[in-house]
Amino acid sequence: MSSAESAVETIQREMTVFARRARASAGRIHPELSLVSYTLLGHLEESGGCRATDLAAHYALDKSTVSRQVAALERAGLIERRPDPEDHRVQVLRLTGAGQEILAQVTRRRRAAFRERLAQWPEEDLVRFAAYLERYNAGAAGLGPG
Amino acid sequence: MSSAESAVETIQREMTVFARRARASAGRIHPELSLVSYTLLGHLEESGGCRATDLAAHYALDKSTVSRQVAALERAGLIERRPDPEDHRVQVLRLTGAGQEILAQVTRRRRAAFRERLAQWPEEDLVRFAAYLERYNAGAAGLGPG
DNA sequence: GCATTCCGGTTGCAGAGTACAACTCGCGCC
DNA sequence: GGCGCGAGTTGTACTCTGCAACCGGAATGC
Repeated sequence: MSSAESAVETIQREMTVFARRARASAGRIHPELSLVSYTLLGHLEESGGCRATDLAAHYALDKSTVSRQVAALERAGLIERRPDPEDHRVQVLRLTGAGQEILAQVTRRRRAAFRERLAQWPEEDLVRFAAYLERYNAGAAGLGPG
Repeated sequence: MSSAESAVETIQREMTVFARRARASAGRIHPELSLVSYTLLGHLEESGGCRATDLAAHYALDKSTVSRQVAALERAGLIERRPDPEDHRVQVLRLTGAGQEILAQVTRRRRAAFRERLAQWPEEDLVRFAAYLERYNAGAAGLGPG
């Protein structure tokens, strides 16, 4: 096996380990927000508001799943939906003030945990690692094993 | 926000995107094996056999969850358990021939998908990316957000 | 102008994965 | 022998998820 192949092997294995642990620790870091909810809120903030369908596409989730998650977030008062005047089928989702607040709180805790984890890393490596991940996810969004 | 902080932000965000997409695509890549099962089989191969508790610890899963997954894999004839002669509480899990075969098959498909995804990457970057992931997961196993 | 098709979203349903708690059984220590 | 500990199983309940069926608005065909 070439070193490239062995690297590919390692990447898939380690990505999986990461995913499992992330799921497990999400409850510790933000008990009030499920991992999915946190992720969706984050995407809404980053994108400055989008449609449920966009969320579904980005995270490779079924639209029904997103629909339910969104409904829960709305019930909790963390997001609001307003009908799109251009297209009456569409509902644009946006963070409410409360949503921004909770998200900021959780992000702080989450970032602290990450930073502790990455404390020993030289900044150069952090930046490069982040770039690799972005590059990986950017390629063929939604296709392939990741 | 320093560039290190922004990198940390990116790392957590992109890791989550990866995890979601991986979960979604697992069914396409190996319909006969759930993502969990595949992962557990992989760990058994890599470790050359271990206990259920080890699996639980490594993937931050509850022992009951692992117990059920293991039971299913045994029913499917992919692994076998043999009592540890040293300690009669312990059952050592090992891949069967069928298990090795299925795992190899799935790994081939999975690797092909990954390789396609990573085809444009220079080998040097692949190796470095893999190293980062290993380093990340190795630090404080089971703690923190990953 | 109307029919058809497409698209965004919701709801019913079923299945998988998971955790927690309570339990059994074997080990080790006193 | 008695007690606490660790490995594993089972009962239970809950969440996440996808699929299929559906509703209503938009776009396209004639």
